[in-house]
Amino acid sequence: MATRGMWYSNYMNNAAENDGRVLAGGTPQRGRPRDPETQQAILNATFDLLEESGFAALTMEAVAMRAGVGKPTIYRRWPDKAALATDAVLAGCALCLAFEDTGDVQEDIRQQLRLVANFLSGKRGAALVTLLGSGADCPVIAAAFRERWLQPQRREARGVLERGIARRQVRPDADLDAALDALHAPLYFARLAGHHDLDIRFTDALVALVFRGLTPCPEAALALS
Amino acid sequence: MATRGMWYSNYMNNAAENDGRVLAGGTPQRGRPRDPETQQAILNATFDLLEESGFAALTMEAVAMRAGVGKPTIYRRWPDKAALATDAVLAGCALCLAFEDTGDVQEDIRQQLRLVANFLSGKRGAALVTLLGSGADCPVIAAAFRERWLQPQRREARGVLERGIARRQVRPDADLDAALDALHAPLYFARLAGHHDLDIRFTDALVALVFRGLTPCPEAALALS
Amino acid sequence: MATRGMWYSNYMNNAAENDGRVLAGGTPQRGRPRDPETQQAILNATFDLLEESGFAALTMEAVAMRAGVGKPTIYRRWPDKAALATDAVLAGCALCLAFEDTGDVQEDIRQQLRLVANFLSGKRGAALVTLLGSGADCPVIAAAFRERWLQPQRREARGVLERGIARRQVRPDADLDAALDALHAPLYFARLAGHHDLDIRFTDALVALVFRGLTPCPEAALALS
Amino acid sequence: MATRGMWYSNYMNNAAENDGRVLAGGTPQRGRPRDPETQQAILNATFDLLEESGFAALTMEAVAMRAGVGKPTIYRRWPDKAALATDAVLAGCALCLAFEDTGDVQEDIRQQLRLVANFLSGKRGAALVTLLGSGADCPVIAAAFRERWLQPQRREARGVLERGIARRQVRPDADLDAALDALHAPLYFARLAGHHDLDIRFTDALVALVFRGLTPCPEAALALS
DNA sequence: CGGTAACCGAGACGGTACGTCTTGTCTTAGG
DNA sequence: CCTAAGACAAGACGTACCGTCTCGGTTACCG
Repeated sequence: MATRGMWYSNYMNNAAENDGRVLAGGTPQRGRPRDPETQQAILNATFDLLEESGFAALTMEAVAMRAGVGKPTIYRRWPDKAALATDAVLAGCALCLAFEDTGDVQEDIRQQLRLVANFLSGKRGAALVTLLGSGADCPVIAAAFRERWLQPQRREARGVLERGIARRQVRPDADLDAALDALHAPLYFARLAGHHDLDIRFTDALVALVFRGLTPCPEAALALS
Repeated sequence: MATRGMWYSNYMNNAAENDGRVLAGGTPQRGRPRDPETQQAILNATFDLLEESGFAALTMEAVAMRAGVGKPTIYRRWPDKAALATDAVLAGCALCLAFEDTGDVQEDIRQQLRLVANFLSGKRGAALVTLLGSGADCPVIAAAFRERWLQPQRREARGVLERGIARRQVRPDADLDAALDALHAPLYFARLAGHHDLDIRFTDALVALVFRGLTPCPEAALALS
Repeated sequence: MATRGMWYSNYMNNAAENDGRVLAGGTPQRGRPRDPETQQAILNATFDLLEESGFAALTMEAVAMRAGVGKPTIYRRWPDKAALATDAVLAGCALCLAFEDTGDVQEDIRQQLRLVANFLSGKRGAALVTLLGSGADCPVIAAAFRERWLQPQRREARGVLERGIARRQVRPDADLDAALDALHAPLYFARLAGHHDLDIRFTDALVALVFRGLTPCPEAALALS
Repeated sequence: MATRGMWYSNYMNNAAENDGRVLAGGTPQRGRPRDPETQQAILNATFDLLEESGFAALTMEAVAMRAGVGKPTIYRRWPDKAALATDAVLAGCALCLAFEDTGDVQEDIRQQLRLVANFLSGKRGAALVTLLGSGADCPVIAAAFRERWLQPQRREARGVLERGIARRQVRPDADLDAALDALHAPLYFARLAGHHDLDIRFTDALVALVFRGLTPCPEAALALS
């Protein structure tokens, strides 16, 4: 999808990212272009450190050292630690959650939640969660998480639920926003608070509970048949 | 309630907390006793700073200055910043969420969620959320949040739901843990990600959705009647 | 001499320098006093580095490392590199040039110049000269050199010459300032420009030349006798 | 004078300085020749910055910016800051001190010293003195100062004194080196230490003092006449 | 007259040092 | 023994220059 790439990196859209020698605005390329390998080395180093020790312990100096890069090279590309961490996490997480259409909406959602839960349990999930946590103190990070991770995913999931309404598998008067929150929020929250493992039992129970509230009453349907 | 005080402060159980001059173990109280006002001044200062700028920006020096206290006085009582912040937040939030029993379980839960949402929207909620967020990087904080805030609350809420089963207002085979997560997690998550206001519409929609999955199917009951 | 200590250190006159517990101003001594060994370790490290590589290459970080001290500890005592270097050089050079009175003024001055030349040739002289050189760019350093090193020395030397006038060994209408400059400046200048060794031949030739201009004309005296 | 130009610039003797198209070595001139205006713009910018803020504060980036030039263009011509500053100062100071022959040696020297003092008091003098000062830390600079400024000047002044010996205005056994130092060093030293203005009173007093030591005793001559 | 080699500007690059800030420990004087 | 004040070692912060490099583009020679 052409639009997918638009939101996964705010700070990499610099002059040197262009393939051509002339920018859209017509400004000619001056000076030595930025090295794209450097860019990636910094992002990788940042991601690794985030995943190892979390956002609070992330140090620009450690990033520079691990990436084999000078500090000014980092600051030339990202204005601060939040922007760097945001890009490092979200650039790596952009495309990884695709959903298929099995025909059964509840099954689709169940698969989705399993995927998200599995993702959150892994290394990339650790980095994403530390980013979400630091969003409590930093509105910019919260906004990035919301707009570059959460909203795209909710749009996709919402599409599945709307498909379910069309197929009469979901009650047409259901509050889809509430359903999305009831389905997804517990995963992130459990990862933060640590009071649950993110296993299949947990996600499937959530799906079962919420879908009992979303579907037209089966016993009623049975009784009326 | 005697047990209530047990979990809201791990680090204040020091010698000077005793009223008498002799400790339980028989050790006589030596030297100048700790000033209880100092204790409270530190906690208040910490809480204010947390609520103003979040955990990441919290500075021991700023706490000391605002409390009018030397740094060693703080370190004598709490081992580090995490412990101090934990106590400052949780000591202030301990008693504030009491639930009443209206007879209608769904109404009870609705009132609970409104209370929690209202609490999270306020200043104390901001401090609590910054603590939760920093729990992503610091297992000690996450554990404190879990054990001193989350679990007690879940116990209380679970009691309500179990009451509901006894009163046949809730399906006896319902997964109460999943229900608790589906009800509470969206509040914290929305506060972190900022994609929702925590208003009555939101909480009531959540309660309606989840209870549709929790209750014995009303249409079925109607049809069978 | 009680006044000697007044000029050899501008920045060490801090609270912690006092022996008593109360400052002159009546302010009681609060907090941990500064460690005098730290003070000395910093000055020694600075002096060594100055003497090894000169003022331009002097690095606060290198000073901190060699002294085994944190950077803020240095900045707490001296406002900048110039002040530190000034103290490091001049504190170590304060008392080292004492002059004796042999009765023969020319001999006194000759001994003085030999002493100064010998001093400038050594390690402390190297540090002093790099300080003098950096005074070209930094008026504060130049002023310190002037007031804490040059002027006291000139006062002493001037006393010798005035003694010479009293003893009729020096012409009473001689321009003593010009003589002091003609005697001392060549030593510093030769050290800077490096066009001469500072050996006895050089200093003695200077003294002979200048004193030929300072003394009552011997041939005239001879002729008139 | 053909030899004059030999010492005032070590680093400008590059290929592009040649008028002909073929170098002495026979290497044909290839590629675009260096722009001589660029050369001069860099030297001018360097000189201005030196005179404004001294050698220590001189920045290659500031030079490049003020000259409207890229940094590599500078480094292509001069190996480092010291070489650049040396050329910038000494190229501009090469020809400015010519001495005339009035017949009276003392008068000649008096005029010389006045010229030098006046020169040192001005802007070019400031640049020269900052260079001399930085020579304390950098032997290359000291050597350049010595060989391209000091020695040529001493040669010229020495010639005047030797002329004086020939004319019996100076004692034939006088130590001319010592005299040159006694005459010139105080000017540079006073400019560095700042303990004197470089006015006519000062230079004339120096000349009077030293010449009293250089000349055959006038009273004796008078008495013997 | 078209190649081509060196020039030019701009600016990215890996570093080093700057002067400041915070951490958690320590050492005082005094209550 | 506690308290307030503050010194202390350590080390990260974000900035400024260093001297080198790599670009796109220019200029003048040489074949």
